[in-house]
Amino acid sequence: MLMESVALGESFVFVPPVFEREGRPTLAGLFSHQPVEGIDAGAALFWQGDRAAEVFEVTEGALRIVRILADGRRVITGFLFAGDLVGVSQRDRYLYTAEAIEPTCVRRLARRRFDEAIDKQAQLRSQLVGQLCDEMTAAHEQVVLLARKSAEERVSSFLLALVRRVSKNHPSAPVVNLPMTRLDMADYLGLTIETVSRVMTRLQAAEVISQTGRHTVAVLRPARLAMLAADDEEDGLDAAVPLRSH
Amino acid sequence: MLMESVALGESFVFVPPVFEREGRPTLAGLFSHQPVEGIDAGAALFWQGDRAAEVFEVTEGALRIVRILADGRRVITGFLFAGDLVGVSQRDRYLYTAEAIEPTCVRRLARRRFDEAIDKQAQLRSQLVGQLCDEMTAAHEQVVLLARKSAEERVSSFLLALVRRVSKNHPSAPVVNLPMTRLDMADYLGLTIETVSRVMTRLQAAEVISQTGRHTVAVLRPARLAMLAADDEEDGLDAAVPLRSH
DNA sequence: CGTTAACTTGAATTTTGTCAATGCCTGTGG
DNA sequence: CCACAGGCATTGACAAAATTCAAGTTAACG
Repeated sequence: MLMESVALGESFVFVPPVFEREGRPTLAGLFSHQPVEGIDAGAALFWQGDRAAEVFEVTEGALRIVRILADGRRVITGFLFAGDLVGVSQRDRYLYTAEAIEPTCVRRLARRRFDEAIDKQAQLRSQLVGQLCDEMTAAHEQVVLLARKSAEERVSSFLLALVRRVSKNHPSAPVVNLPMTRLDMADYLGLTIETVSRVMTRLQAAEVISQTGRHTVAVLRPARLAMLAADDEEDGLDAAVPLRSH
Repeated sequence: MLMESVALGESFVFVPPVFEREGRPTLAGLFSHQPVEGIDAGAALFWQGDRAAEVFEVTEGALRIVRILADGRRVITGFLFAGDLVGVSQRDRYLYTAEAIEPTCVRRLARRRFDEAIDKQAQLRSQLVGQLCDEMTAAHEQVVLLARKSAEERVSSFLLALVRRVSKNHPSAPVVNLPMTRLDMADYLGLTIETVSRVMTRLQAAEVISQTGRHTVAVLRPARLAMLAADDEEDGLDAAVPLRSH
């Protein structure tokens, strides 16, 4: 039911300054009159090197942001979920490929329109700056993770970020969905699939998580996970004792 | 002569929309009437956690952007040189500490003023967005480096970036100044001082660079350096053969 | 010119990656 | 609805890369 939703119903409309229900304009609101498009799992929304002529809003599903080096090495610089915007920080050309990791829906908006709308409304401008600053913050966090964290800390940080993402809505029930493969996780965390797999196994053995199927993880001890993640924000003052291997 | 230049000469003036010589407003132009302050080598411009109430322009010298994990591990997420702006992408609080790595001069501007000026002028706005996008691009590049590049590629990429920085002005004469210590380089590249040192030695043995003093490097073979850096942008199509150790 | 921090070098160790084999979901087709 | 195939994940043994620990050197600064 996701797949056949390309350009359904609603016709394309010129986008005037769009206001959300309460009358406050939002970046996401700019997309609200755009038709929803479906993207098959594995398909690309755009490719590294394409003219960055459009921005997108994810309405359902998940994307991975991929960069490929000349010799084939792959890096995932981020994952995007429902509600996230894609391509806002791209100027002339996209510097990365955006691929669906599961059946995904997006709304599309010409960058020209996006820029025009922002130019007209101060409130949208400050939101744009906020969006860019948030992206920067996430990128910095990833730099810290890759520069100085161990495999165990990287995987824990990743799971913790996903927990926090869902916890915003459901304060309890720390069950996390992992739509991406182990390879995606590895390329995001600067590790190999084998190392990711081993750490997941150890986290399970330590009863920090419980893997129920490949794409679902229950977080049994979020506080311990936060310690293992070597998370700055955490008020868990003590350093975590790493898990034993055997 | 750098040290005693705190708040010299020029008095503080209210900053109206400031225009550069040619009449086109620029972000850097906003700082042009601000007094220049000197910062001792090793001193901090601001600290991680401070209220982000000001933005800065580096007019001389160099800064390192530092993040410290709870257990003391240090990450440098960037270096800033003359002409660069500092703190633009910070919202409520600075997420990092900015320290001078040599005697450095900056101009300071209240964020309120910065935001006001930008709010008034569309040309500044697009420059701000451009600045933020450039920062994002750099951060992504660093993520790629840290996620998937070898020690040799990391150091080569770093030197190459510095070469390109100076080459903008002097198209020839690839002599690079390294004001930072090996520890700074290591914390920026996600390596240890020893590894950085070993790679530098190997690059010298391979006659790719020539170390003349601790803080100066002559790049003898920039094209080879670019290959060793596994640089995407490079049209050097072939994969570089890594340097031999012995 | 001497002191000292910064850097280099070497050897041993650890962590992560590589290679290879096995096991297990998941989605397809009967 | 079940069986099966094939991709994905796990596990183990081994190798490689980078770190750690420990001396030595060197260059920068007073």
